[in-house]
Amino acid sequence: MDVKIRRIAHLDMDAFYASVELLRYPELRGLPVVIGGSRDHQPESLPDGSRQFSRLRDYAGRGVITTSTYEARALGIFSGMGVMKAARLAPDAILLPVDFAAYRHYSRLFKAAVARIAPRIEDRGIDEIYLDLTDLPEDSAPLARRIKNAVRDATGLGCSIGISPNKLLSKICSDLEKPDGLTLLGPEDIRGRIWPLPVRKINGIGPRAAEKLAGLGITSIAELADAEPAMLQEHFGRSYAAWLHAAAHGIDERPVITHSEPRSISRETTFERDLHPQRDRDALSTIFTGLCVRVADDLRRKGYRARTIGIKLRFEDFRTVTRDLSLAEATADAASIRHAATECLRRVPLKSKLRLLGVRTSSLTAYDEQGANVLATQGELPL
DNA sequence: TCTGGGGTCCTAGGACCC
DNA sequence: TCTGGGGTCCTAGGACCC
Repeated sequence: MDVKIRRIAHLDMDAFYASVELLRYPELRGLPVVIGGSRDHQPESLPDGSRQFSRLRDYAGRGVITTSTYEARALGIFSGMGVMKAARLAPDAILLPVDFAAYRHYSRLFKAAVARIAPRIEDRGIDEIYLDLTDLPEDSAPLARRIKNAVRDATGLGCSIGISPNKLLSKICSDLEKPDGLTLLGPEDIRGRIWPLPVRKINGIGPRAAEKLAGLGITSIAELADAEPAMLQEHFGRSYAAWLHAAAHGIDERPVITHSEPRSISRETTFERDLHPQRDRDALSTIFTGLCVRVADDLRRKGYRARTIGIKLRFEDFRTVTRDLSLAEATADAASIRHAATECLRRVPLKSKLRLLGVRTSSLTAYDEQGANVLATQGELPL
């Protein structure tokens, strides 16, 4: 059978949150700037019209870096790093709070701009997308340049694009020439451009798998491609081992998914200080109710009801437990959610202080405004 | 001075049904 | 009384991603 070689793009916005902040505060361009933290550290407007920004060294408390400018990354600061640790590396870096409303606004703008050129889009979160370009007539390089120009015209922001026969390779190569990158990659380039990279560059190999592979003497994708399938199977199980082998050889048949329904909707919060289950009972109860109300609002706003309600607790030692409970009927009512979540809470022995509390809903069903069942999102779909 | 918040998918055991 | 296998649902935990 004749199989058409696909043409898949991965588009990733360059330092997205930080770049949106630089649109708002152009005077910070060229400086190390980090976005993150949990407390308020809004820039202050001074009488002379200039702005006073917080520095990393002024920060005290919990929270992690969400994004940083390339200047901050050069100082060793990366996403996920604790703000306090980052402050030791770069005390003078500018610290800004996250502003999701602004990022969502620019996210919609860039996706709409891309969709006018390449409508087959898979949403991968706020700052990246996959595109299926297979059926477009234009050559890849001019097409990609046109998409990048459209994104810049619509938002003032830069992005990087990788184009290859599948999602796996495109995701890897969109990162190769960041920022403002454009990388085309064919099967003949796998050996030269993909194999020298560390295994961690493969989307789906995280810190745990990378560590385990390193223990087996495998650090590069070339070494993974060379590894005996039987040996991989012994250490990683049949299905993950098969996937590792295929990924290392650049094989990936996953389609670009242009529509999907959410599987779960949740809210969680980490406290500013650890809370004691008994002594801080009132504070915990207020937070708990607040989470249930927010989840219920989210469900209604997005048009879903949930049949499974769950909780998530994180203790001071970072141990995490979850409990959930399936109801007879789906609900989007805050009181019903709180009732079910309380039942879940009863099943957890509370012996140490808590640092996080979360409420999660799943087994979602779509509803329209009248409350009529539109389409069950789990179980059999009408075909 | 560790470690956010929102998700997805997978595994695995037990219940329960046929 | 003992012996099945298959399928689905429920629950808990964990890896991973943005």
